[in-house]
Amino acid sequence: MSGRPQRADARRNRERILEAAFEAFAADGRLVPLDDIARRAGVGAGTVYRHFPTKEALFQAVVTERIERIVDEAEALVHAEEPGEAFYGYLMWVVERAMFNHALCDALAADLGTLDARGTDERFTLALGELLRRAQAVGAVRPDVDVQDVRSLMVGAMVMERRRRPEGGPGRMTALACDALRLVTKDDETGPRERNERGCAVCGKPLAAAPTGRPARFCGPACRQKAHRRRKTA
Amino acid sequence: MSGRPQRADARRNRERILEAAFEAFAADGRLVPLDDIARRAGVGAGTVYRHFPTKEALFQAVVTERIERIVDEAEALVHAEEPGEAFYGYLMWVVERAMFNHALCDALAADLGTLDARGTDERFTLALGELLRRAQAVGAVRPDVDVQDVRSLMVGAMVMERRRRPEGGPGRMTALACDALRLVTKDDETGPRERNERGCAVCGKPLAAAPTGRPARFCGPACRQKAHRRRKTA
Amino acid sequence: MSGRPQRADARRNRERILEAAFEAFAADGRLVPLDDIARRAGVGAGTVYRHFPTKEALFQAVVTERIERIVDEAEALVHAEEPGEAFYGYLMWVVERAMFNHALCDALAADLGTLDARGTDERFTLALGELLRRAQAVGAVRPDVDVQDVRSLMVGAMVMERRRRPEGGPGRMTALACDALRLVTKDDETGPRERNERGCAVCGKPLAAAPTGRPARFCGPACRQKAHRRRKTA
Amino acid sequence: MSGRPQRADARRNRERILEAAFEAFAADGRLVPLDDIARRAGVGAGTVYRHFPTKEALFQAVVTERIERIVDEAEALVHAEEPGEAFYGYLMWVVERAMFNHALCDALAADLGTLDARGTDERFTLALGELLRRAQAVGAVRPDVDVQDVRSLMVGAMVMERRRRPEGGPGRMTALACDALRLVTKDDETGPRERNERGCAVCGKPLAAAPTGRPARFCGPACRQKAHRRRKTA
DNA sequence: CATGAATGAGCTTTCATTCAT
DNA sequence: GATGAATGAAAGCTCATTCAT
Repeated sequence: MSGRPQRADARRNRERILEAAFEAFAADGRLVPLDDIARRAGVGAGTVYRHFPTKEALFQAVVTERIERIVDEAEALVHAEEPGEAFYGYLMWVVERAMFNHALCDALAADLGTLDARGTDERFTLALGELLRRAQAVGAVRPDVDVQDVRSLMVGAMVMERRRRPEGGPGRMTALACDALRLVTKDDETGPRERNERGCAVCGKPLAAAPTGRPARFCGPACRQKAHRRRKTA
Repeated sequence: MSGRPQRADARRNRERILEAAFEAFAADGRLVPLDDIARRAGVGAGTVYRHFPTKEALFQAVVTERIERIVDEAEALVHAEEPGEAFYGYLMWVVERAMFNHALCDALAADLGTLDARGTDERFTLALGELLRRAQAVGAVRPDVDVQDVRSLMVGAMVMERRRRPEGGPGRMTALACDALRLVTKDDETGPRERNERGCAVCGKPLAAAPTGRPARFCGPACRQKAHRRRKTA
Repeated sequence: MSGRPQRADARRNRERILEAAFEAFAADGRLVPLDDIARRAGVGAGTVYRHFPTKEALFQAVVTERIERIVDEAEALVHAEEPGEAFYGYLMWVVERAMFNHALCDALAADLGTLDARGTDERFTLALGELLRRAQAVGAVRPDVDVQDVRSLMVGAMVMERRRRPEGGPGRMTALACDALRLVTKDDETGPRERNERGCAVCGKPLAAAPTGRPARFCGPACRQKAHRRRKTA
Repeated sequence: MSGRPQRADARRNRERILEAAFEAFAADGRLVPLDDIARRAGVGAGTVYRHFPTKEALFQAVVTERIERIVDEAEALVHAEEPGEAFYGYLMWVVERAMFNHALCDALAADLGTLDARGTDERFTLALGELLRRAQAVGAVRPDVDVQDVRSLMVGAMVMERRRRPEGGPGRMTALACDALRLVTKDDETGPRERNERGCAVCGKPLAAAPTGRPARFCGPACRQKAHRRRKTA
C-alpha cells in the first residue's frame, strides 16, 4: 500500500510532487494551497491526490522522509567514539537542517502523530535516547535530563535560531541551549550550585516533589535562608 | 489611525472586541474566523471592521496590548533589589503567561513588526536589556549573552513548554533553558570549560569568527588536541 | 435558531433560494449542483450556505415545507363527512402533488429522517392513520392494512404514475392501487375469496403465521385442494 | 457494437467486469465509482473502457443482461397450466429479484431506453402481455388493465417492498398490489361496485373521459345520487 | 454608527475519461 | 490488448471583506 509506484512516469511525478511539496511546506508550512504545489510540480491537483490521499498525508510524507534521514544519522552515531561530541554535534546538525524549514520544525514539535510516522518517531526516540545515555555515561550531559527533554530542547533551539539576528551567526542559540545540558564539572560542586539540577541548590540533597507551581530549589527553609544570605554577601 | 473612537458605545464595543479577540486568538491563533470573534463580542462583523481595518490589524492590536503589560512588568522590575532573581523570575513569568497563548507566542517570536507596535518593541528591548545588564553585573548571568539572545530564549522556552509531557511539571523546560544563562562560578574556571561561552574552551582566548557551520570551540589545533587528551584520560 | 431572517432582503433571498431549490430538486432530485440553485436564485453560493448549513439541510427544508402542507390537508380531512371519499380522495391528491416531484417523492419514501422533519413525519403518520381508521370503520377500506401500508402504497403509486404512458391519464395507476385497499362488499363473501386479506381464501379462518417466504393463502392442505379443484372447474 | 471480443482473455475480462458491475450497481445504483468496479473485477479502468464506451453503457449492459433472464422466465411461463398462478407468481418472482437491486429497479422503471436494450424491452412487453392476456382469459385478472399497467405496478411494488417495515414480511406489499388486479367474482357484480374498473360504479355504463383531476366514478349525477343514498342506508 | 447579509475566490476532494507505457 | 497514472472539471463548503439596510 505504501509501496512506491511501478511506472516510470508515476515515480517521476511522485518525486516531483514530493520535491515541490517540500519546498512549499518548508517555506509556508501547512498553509500553502495544494494547487500551488501541484502547479509547481507541473501536474494536476488530481494527480497529487492519486499519490497522497490527503493534503495532510502529503505533508506527513514529505516530513517523514526528511526525518528518516535525521533518524538514520542518529543511529549511525550511536557507536561514535566520543559520545559527548556525538551528542552535541548531532543536536547542532539537526537544528541546522530544520532551522528554516517550517514543515520540519512543526513536525519535530508534534510527536509525529500519523500511523505511518509512528515507527519513525519511535526509532527517533530510541536512537536519540541512546545518544543521550552514552553522553551522560561519560559525564558530557547532566544526568537529570531525559530524551523528551532533549526533543523539546531541539524544537526550542530551532525556533530560537529562526529568530536570530543575522549577526548572531548560525548555531549561536543552539550552542547556548546546549550549555543548559552540560554537566558542571567536579570542581563546581564545591562552589555554590545555582543550576536547576534537581537537587537542593545548597546542600545537594534530593528535593521534595513539587507537583505544581515552580519547582523547588532548596530542600527546606534552612537552605533557602543560607542561600539568601550568601547572595546578599556576594 | 491611533485616534480612539469618541462615542461611549463605540469605545465599549472596541473593548469587547479586543477581549473576545484575545480569547479567540489565544486558543487558536490566527486561524479563528473573524465571524466567531464578532459573535463572541456580541457585535456584527462590520463593527469589527469599523475599528480595525483588517483581521491582521486586530491581531496585532490584541497582541500589542498584551505585550505592553509584559513590558510594564519589566520596567517595574528594573529597580528590584535582587537583579538575578528579578531577571530569572521575570523570564519564568513571561513564559508562563505566553505558554498556552498561541497568539502571544507567535507575536513574541515575530519581532512585533507593525508600525503600531514598534514603540512597544523598543520599550521591551530596552527594559529587558536593563534587567539583563543588572543581572550580569551581579554575576547572575553569564556576560556573553545579549538582550536578543534572551528574547530568543524566551520564545524557545515557550515552545518547549508547550511540548512538555504532563509529568514534566510546568516550568521544567524554562528552568532548563535558564541554566544555559547562568554563570559558572569562580571555582569552575579552574576546571575544564565546556560551555559555549565564546572563548577557547581550553585557554580562554577569544575565538576566531566562524560565520558558518558549527562555531569553533578552541582557539586553534593545539588547544583542541589538549582537550582531546584531557577527555581521554578523564 | 430556525427563526426566519429579520431583514427584508434576507427574507426575500431566502424565499428565492427555497423557490429555486424547489424547482431544481423537483426536476433532478438531490443531484442538482448547489451552484445551479444559487444561480437560479440569483445569489452567490455562499448566500445559500448562510441560510442553510448544508445542501441536505436545504433539501430537507424544501421538502418539509411541502410536506407540511400535505399534512395540513390530512388533518383538515379528519372530520370529513365521508371517510371513504376523504381517504381515497386524499391519496389521489397527494400522489398528484408528488407525481412529478422527484424531491417530494424521495422524501415521502424516506421516512423524513431529519430532526427538523421528525415532528412532521409523526404528524403525518398520525393524521393519515386517523383518516385510515375512519375509512375502515365505515367499511371503505379493508381492515387488514395499517398506516405504514398506506404510506408505502402512496410511494408506490407515485412511482407508478411517473412511469405511466401519456394515454393512461393521470391517476390511473393510483386508482388501480387504491382498489387494492377496497373492502370486497358483503355479497362478495359468499363468493370465492382470492384477495390477500389475511384469512384463508376458502374458509376464511385465520392463517398460520408465515414468517418467511410468500404468505400463506390457505389455512391448510384441505382448503388448498378445494381451491385447486374450484379453479380447474372454473 | 454487438460484436463480442475474440480473444479468450478479453472474453473472460468482459465477464468479470459484468459480474463486478452487477454487484456494485445492485448495491449502490449508478453512484458507485467506475474505479471500484474495475478494482472488483481485477482489471484496470482502461480495460473497462475497452469493453464499454461509457459508464452508462456498462450500466445498461449489466441491466439488460439481467432483464433478459427475467424475460426468459416470462416466455417460459407463457404455456403454464395455470395462467392465474403463473401471472401472479411471476410478478412476485420479479419483484423479489429486483427488490434489493437498486440497478434493476431503476432499469425496470425506465423503459430500457438504450438502443441495445430496445429489443429486450419489446420481448418483455410481449411476453408479459401474453401472460396477462391468458390470466385475464381465465378470469384471474380484471380485464381493464393492460400490460403497461402491469409493468408500472411491478415497479411500484418494488419500491413499496423496499420501504416495508421488517415486520411486514417480504412480499406483503406486492401481494397487496396484486389484489388490485384481481377480478371481483361474479357474485360481486350484483353488489355495489366500488372498484375503479372503468365503468360507472352504479350502472356500469362507460365513463366520460376525465383528463384531469380525480377520475369520475359515475356516469352522471343520477347514479352518483343513487350511490349516495345506498351508502347512507348501509 | 451598527448590523449581518451577500459576495466570491479559494480550499480539499472526487471521478469519468483519456492516454502513455 | 491491458494497465493504471494523469487529467481537469466539478462538487460541497469556508471565510475575509464589502455594503445595503
